[in-house]
Amino acid sequence: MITIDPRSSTPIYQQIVDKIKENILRGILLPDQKMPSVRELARLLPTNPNTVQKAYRELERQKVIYSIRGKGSFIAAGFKHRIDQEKLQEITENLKHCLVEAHYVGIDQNKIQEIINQIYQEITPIKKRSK
Amino acid sequence: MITIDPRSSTPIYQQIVDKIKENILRGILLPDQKMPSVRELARLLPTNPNTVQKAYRELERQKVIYSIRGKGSFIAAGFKHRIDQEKLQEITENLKHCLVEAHYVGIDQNKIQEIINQIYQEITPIKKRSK
Amino acid sequence: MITIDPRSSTPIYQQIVDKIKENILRGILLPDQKMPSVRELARLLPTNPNTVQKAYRELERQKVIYSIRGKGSFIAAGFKHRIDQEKLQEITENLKHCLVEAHYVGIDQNKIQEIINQIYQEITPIKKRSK
Amino acid sequence: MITIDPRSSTPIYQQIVDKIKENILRGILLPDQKMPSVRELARLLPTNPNTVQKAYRELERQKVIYSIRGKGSFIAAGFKHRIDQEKLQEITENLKHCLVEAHYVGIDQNKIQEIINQIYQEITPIKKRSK
DNA sequence: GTGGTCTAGACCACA
DNA sequence: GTGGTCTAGACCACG
Repeated sequence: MITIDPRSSTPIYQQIVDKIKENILRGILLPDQKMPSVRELARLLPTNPNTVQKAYRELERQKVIYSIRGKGSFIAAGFKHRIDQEKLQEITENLKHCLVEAHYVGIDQNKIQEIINQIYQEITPIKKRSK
Repeated sequence: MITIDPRSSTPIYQQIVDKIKENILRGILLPDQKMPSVRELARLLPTNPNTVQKAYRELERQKVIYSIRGKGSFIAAGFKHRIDQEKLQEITENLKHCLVEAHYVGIDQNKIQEIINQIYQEITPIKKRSK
Repeated sequence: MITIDPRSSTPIYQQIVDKIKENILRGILLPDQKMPSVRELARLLPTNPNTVQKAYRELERQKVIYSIRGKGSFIAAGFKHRIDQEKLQEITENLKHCLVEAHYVGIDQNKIQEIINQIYQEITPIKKRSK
Repeated sequence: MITIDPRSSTPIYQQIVDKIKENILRGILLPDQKMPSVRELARLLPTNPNTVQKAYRELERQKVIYSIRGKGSFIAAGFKHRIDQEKLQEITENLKHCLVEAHYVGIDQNKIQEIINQIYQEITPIKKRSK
């Protein structure tokens, strides 16, 4: 369900965070569903428990999951986010970086649009629920 | 013309690379135009010459600029890049990361579209040139 | 009467201890009154009997309650504690932590005073009894 | 300047976070001042660099400090905080816990008031600056 | 069993 | 030199 690329330049813990958020958006991970334990996920990936722990801690800080000591970690329900101006700025910067890079290797706006639409299809669950 | 944010998490040399490529796309830097010398740019930003050096090396590696011994560095002409499959993969991953993050802070697809269009306006030169 | 939050970072057994002491201060639990049995309270909360057991042990250690074999646990009478220097130190540290945190999120001294007064109103029983 | 108590039940990294925030409020650490490096502070306390790193990471997340790779960590300027409702709730809970504990060991409201005033004297810098 | 903390030691990218 | 990441292995409190 979650796979990581140990050769990627993006840190493993970051990849874990990303993949889990993606799976939630896709509707694969549902609210209050139990996550694999730190040790279990570490064994599956495989990676070090500390690395998974770091990812889980980050996810908890972002209120994507919540942890109960002795019980495990669970998907948080209802993410009601106010739009954070700083976060918006950061995303815009990152998007610009992507588009400049793409433009530079000869990927034009149409191709980009195509890719974006495809991503949105992936991360939108089939049964659309009203927010 | 180029401004960098030393507090940003993206490395300074990377910021320099990005900004120069962006300026080329915008038509502000033109083919065969002379770049400022390493020391000069380092003094302007301001940053460490080693950092600028690293940025220039990276730009040269990507064939965005070329160097002539004893003369300086110049903008390369005609970016005719075939689409590199690995690069495409990387950009797609990065785009997905952006969109997931955006989705999570409550930025919907329409808003994203708006931002992307704005970016394209920025990075497209006024006098459109055929490649 | 007692509610616990299983998602809180403070351990459940600690929450139970706190709530019981609070209820005693409020005059809701009276001296020599019988406490619910471990199993009963565990069923009510709901939580694990082991957790309630741990809370009761802690309360007994602090002489807040006393147990009679085969009868149950009861609220201790007259909390006449001399001021323990270590405990005082601990409370002072904890208070400082609270005030620093408060200061940092923009809660000023007046607001803090207001909150403290409100708490004292809550934990003071209506019929004031001389100790 | 910073001392930690390795026997305390509060984690070392948390103690570091607290002490640094306290020192900032006291006016001992000033905006844009350089912090000791991760390794240096670890050597001074003494503790493990990873523990200090964890503290610094947390401080950076809270925007109390900012880090520049290759340069070091620095005190952030101007903490303009909106009052977070959840944080307020957490602080109130924690304060209540303190007051109940205090009440229980025989520290009355007057004594508490005295302690609080003393803490406020400590954490308020001599030259009061308008926020 | 669970998550939380800490240590020791390593490697990397960056300035 | 700096901070950032990762591994291996340990101990603890909690439920």
